[in-house]
Amino acid sequence: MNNAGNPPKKKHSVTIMDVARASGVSYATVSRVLSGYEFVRESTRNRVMEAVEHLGYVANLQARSLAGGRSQIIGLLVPNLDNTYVGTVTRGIDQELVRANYDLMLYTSHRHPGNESLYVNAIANGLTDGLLLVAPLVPTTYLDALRERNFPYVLIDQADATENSSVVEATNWQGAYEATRYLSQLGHTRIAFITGALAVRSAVDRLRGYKAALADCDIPVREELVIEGDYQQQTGYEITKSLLQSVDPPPTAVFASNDLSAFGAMDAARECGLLIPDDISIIGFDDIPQASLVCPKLTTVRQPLEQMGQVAVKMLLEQIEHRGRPPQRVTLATQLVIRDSCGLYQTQRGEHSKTLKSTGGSLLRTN
Amino acid sequence: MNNAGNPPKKKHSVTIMDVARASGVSYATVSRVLSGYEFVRESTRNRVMEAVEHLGYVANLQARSLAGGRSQIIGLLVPNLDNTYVGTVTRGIDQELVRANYDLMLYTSHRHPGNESLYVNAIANGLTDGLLLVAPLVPTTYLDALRERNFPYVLIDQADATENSSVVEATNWQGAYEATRYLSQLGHTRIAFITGALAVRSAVDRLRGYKAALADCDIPVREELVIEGDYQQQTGYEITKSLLQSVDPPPTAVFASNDLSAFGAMDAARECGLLIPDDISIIGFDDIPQASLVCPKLTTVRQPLEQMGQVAVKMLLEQIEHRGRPPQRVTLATQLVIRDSCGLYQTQRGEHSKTLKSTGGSLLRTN
DNA sequence: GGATTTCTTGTAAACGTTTGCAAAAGCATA
DNA sequence: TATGCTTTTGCAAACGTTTACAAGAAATCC
Repeated sequence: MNNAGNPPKKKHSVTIMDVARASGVSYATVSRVLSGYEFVRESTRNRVMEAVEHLGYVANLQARSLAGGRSQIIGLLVPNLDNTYVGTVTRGIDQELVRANYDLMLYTSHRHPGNESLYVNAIANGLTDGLLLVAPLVPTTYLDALRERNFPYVLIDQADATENSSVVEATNWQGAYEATRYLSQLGHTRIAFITGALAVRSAVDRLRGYKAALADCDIPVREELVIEGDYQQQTGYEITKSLLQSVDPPPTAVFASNDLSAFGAMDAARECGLLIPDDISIIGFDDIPQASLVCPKLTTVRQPLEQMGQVAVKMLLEQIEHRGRPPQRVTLATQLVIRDSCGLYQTQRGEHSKTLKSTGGSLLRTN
Repeated sequence: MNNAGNPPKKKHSVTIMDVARASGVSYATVSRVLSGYEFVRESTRNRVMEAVEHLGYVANLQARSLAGGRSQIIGLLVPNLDNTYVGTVTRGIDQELVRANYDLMLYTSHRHPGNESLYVNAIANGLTDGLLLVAPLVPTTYLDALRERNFPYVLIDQADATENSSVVEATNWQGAYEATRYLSQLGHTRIAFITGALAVRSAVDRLRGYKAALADCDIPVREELVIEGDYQQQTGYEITKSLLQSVDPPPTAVFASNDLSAFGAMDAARECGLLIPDDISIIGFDDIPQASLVCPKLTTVRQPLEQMGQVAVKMLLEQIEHRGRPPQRVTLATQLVIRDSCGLYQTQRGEHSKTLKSTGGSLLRTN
C-alpha cells in the first residue's frame, strides 16, 4: 500500500487491558468504572481509578465510539472562517463544550460544494455525537437525512422551513424593526435596506421587521430601496454604490442586514464622497468585534453571538442525552447599539429632529 | 448506564459488508479498492465503486483508524478564537486539508489550562494523524512527549527552542527591521517597541530586528522605550498609555509586535489627544484583516498567514506519509504594508524629511 | 506443457472499546 | 440453614475496518 518503508504501528499505548491487569479486575469492570456505572463496589472503583491515574490511561476514542459508546465529539459546520461572526459563535460553543468534556470537529461548508448531502452524511456516519450548523445556506438538502437517522443537531441563526429542527436564533424581526425605527426617528425617510440571502430565514425576518417599522412610521416601502444581498462585504459595497448612483433621490440612510455588508456600504458611501454620518447614516446587524473598530464606529443591532453558541450546545447535549425529544426553538434578544455611524437627517428646516425616545426595546449606548 | 430509555443503537448504516455483498466480492477486496491498493482487477474495482456509489457508502472513521489505518483527521491547537489572526491561518490550513481529504479537529488551548500534557497526550492518543500548533505559548511541556512517540506535528509562528521540531514561520527579524527602519526614515528617533510575550521565539526575533535596525540607523536603544507585552490589545493600550505619560520626552512612534497591540496603542494615543499619524506614528505586525478597517488604516508588516497555514499542512502530511523524516523549518517572507498610520516626524526645521528609499526588502503600497 | 513468476482475491486475526447475559457474591428474610 | 433478593463482576460477542498470510488464477518462461 502507499505506506512506504516506515514503522506503521504506533507505539503501543496503554489500553484498558493494562488497567485491568494492574487493578486485578476484568476489563469490563474497568469500562464500567470509567463510564460511571453505578453498581461497582467502592473499593473496586478506587483501585481502578488508581491504576488509571498511575498508568496515565486515556480511553481510545475510536474504539469507544465504535463499540457503541459516545465519542464525546460534536461536529461544527460553519460557512467560512473569514469573519469574526463565526469566531464569536464558536467561542461560545467552545466554552460550553469544554464544560461538558466534549471535543470539537470543525467543517467549513465551502469545502464540499457540490455533494453536501454526502458530506453531512459523512459527519453523521462518522464519529460525532451531534452536529451544530451555523447559518447554513441550504439546509433543506440534508436536514431530512439527519432527522430520519434521528441524529441530533441544532441550527444556529437559521431556522428550518419545516419547523422540525431545533433552532437558536435572535429576535431578527424585532432587531430590524428597532433599527429602522431608530433611523426614522433621526428623520430619515429614504432608508435603503440590504437584505441577506433570502434563502436564509433570519434574512427574511429582518426584512419583515424593516417593512413593519416603515409601516408603523408611515413611510411607504419603496421597492427600489430594498435589494437582496448575501451578507458579503463586497456585495454590500456594490449594492450601495448602485443605490447611490442610480436611485433618485438617493437614500439618506442604509440599513445593512449584517455588519459586513454595512462595511461595504461605508466603503461605497465614502467613495461617493459622502460623509458618515453627516451625509448618510449607516446601520448594521450582528455587532461583530470589527463594528467598534471601523471609523466611524458602526451603529448596529447586536446579536448575542457567543450566547447563541452556548445555548446551542446545551440544546444539542440535551438532545444527545435524550434522543427523540421534540425540537426546541430558542430566541434570544437583540439590542440596538448606538455608535457613530448614524446622524440626524440634514434638512433645511430641521423639522425632523424630534427628540429620540426609546422604542420599547433595549437600547445601549457604548463605544 | 446513564443512557435512560432511548434507542441506543444508531440506525444501522451501510457498511463495507453491504458493499461487498452488492458487488459480489469479499469485504477485504472492497477495503483494498477503497484504499487504492494497486493489485485489483480493473473490472472488480469498477464493480465495487459502482456499489459504493449506489449505496452511498461512507467508510466509518472509527473503525478505520482503530484497525490501524489513517483517520484522515488532523488536530489543530489554537490559542483562542478572538481575533482573525487565527481565522486566517486556519483558512489556509483548511484549504490545503480539503485538498488532501483530511478533516479537522479544533482545540483551543485555554480549554485545558492546567494539565496540558494530559491534553496533548489525549490528542495524540486519539484519532488524529498529526497535530498543528498555532503560536503555542509553552510548547516545551508536551513537545518532548510528542517527539518521543514519533507523533507528527508542526509548529506555526513559534519556533522550538531545541530546534527539533518542524516549524513554519515568517521573517520576523527582517520584518521588524524594515518596519523600524521605515520609521527612522520618516524622521523618528524615539521609537517605542511593544514586544510580544518573550517566551515566544518570534517575539524575540522581532525585538532583535528592531534593535538591529536602530543600530544601523545610529539610533541608540533606550530601554525605557522597549516594553514587554503579550499580543493583547488591552496590554498594548496600557503600555502605550504609560509610555506617553511617564517617559520624557515621549516616543514619536510606536512599533507594536502585532496588530492587536497596535490597535491598543492607537486607542491610547487618541485618548492622550494625539492625532495619528500627525502627532504619533504607529505600526503593527501581522496585517490581519482589521488592519485595513481601523481608522487610520494601519501600516503594518504582513505575515503571509494563510500561506503559513497551507505550508504547515503540506509539511505535516509529508511527515505523516514518511515518519521519521528530520524536522524541517520553513521561513516565509514578510512584507511592509504602508497605509495611513505613520507620518513624517514633525520638526520645526523639517530636517528629517529626507526622501524615502527602499530598504531592500519588499515594500507594498496598498489600501 | 510444466514450472515459475506475477496478479488477484479470500480468510482470519487484530484494533480497544461497550454491553447483554449469566454467574458469583452479599445480604436480608424466613 | 435454606431461600430469594440485590449488588457486583466476568465472559464473550459485537462495532467496521485494515492487513498479514495464503491460496487460486493468470501470465510468462523455458
